[in-house]
Amino acid sequence: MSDGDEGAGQSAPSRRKDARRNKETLLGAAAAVFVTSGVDAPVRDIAAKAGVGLGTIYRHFPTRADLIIAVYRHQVDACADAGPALLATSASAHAALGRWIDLFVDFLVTKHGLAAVLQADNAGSEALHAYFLDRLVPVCAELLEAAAVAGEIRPDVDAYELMRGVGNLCFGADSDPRYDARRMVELLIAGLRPHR
Amino acid sequence: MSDGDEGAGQSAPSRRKDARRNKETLLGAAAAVFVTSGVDAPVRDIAAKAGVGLGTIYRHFPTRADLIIAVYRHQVDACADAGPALLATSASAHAALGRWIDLFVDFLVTKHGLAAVLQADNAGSEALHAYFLDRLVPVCAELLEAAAVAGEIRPDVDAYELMRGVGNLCFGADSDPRYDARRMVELLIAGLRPHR
DNA sequence: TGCAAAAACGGAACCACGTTCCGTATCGTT
DNA sequence: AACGATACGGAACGTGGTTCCGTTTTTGCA
Repeated sequence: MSDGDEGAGQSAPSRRKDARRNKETLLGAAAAVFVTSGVDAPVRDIAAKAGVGLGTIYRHFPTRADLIIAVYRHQVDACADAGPALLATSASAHAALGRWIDLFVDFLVTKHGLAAVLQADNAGSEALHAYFLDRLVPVCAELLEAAAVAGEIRPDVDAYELMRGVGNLCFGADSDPRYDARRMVELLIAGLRPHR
Repeated sequence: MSDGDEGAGQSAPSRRKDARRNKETLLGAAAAVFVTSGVDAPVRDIAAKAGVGLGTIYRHFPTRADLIIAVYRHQVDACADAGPALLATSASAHAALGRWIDLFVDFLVTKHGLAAVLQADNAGSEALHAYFLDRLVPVCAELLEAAAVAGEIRPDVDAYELMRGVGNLCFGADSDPRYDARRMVELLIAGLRPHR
């Protein structure tokens, strides 16, 4: 664990020791603040929590979105990895798809405000958007393909589009007790089935 | 037309003439700016386009959201009114529902960025959110009810939830050629059908 | 061990936005 | 024409992301 973008090496030999320590501190503080104040907490709050200056944050994470990516990278990767596993262990491709989407939805819904930040038109969050997509769309495509060849869903569903749709459905899922994103996603997935 | 919130009277006799003229100018300018720059165009741009000071905008429309409401009130009302009409003229309640949702989606997708502003958690847009919901949810509920009694959809679908879901699916529908909100909404509506 | 260059740090400063405030201009009535 | 009520314009404020730069800390080398 620790750094996460210094390639395959053991612990980023090229950086100064305090810099590495600060990066860890920052990740921890950000994660904590995200939990309590949501993903769109002010950068200043995170700096304060970490006992660090603003400059330090921006040196390690060029943009807010990069910090968010760093915080959630592990979980996104875990979700991506779960795809093939589910496909191998589930009774049907359709079941695997459903379970995988559930995983994704749980992830998004749990992170206060994450879904909103995923929007493509949010300036500065292209990196975040891109990371999620790069990592998850291929997995989704694989599951869709499997379900499609099994004849369990319509054959013309695009993985990117579905991911965006599901992500969109998760907007504001917390902060509104009358809206249950999971139910809506369930309807969307139900709509995937072939026309009778 | 013209004022729109002065109750039933003819043309708001209580206001000064220049004030009324400015309100019209502002509505026109806002509509124009929304078309070219999207619904989240800066208030200053609208003031500039109207050749008016910021104070003037905020006197007529206490908040950005109020201005947006004023600009789109006619169209929201038209959509609301179309509900019963469609129910009366369509072959089935399900067909009426589908067509009405299409109307709603067209409206949202056409207005650059409107769907995003509809989010409940956008501070200051409660009024906008509330107006849309007050006006459209009852209509949607009526259509859902009709389709449900006809056995054409699941009986346990909540109108509010469905409207939010559809609204959510429309986020960023422009500005992303790879995402077709209409198709996703179609899937969602398809998912409404009873389990086989 | 001492020291200078390199690497990081902190946080003031900047920009963009929504919104508020208040001195000034205009209206409409007497 | 004059005066009070009504509106106006835009400077100023609060908040949030991001940049910049003078200062501090670390590290490689003598």
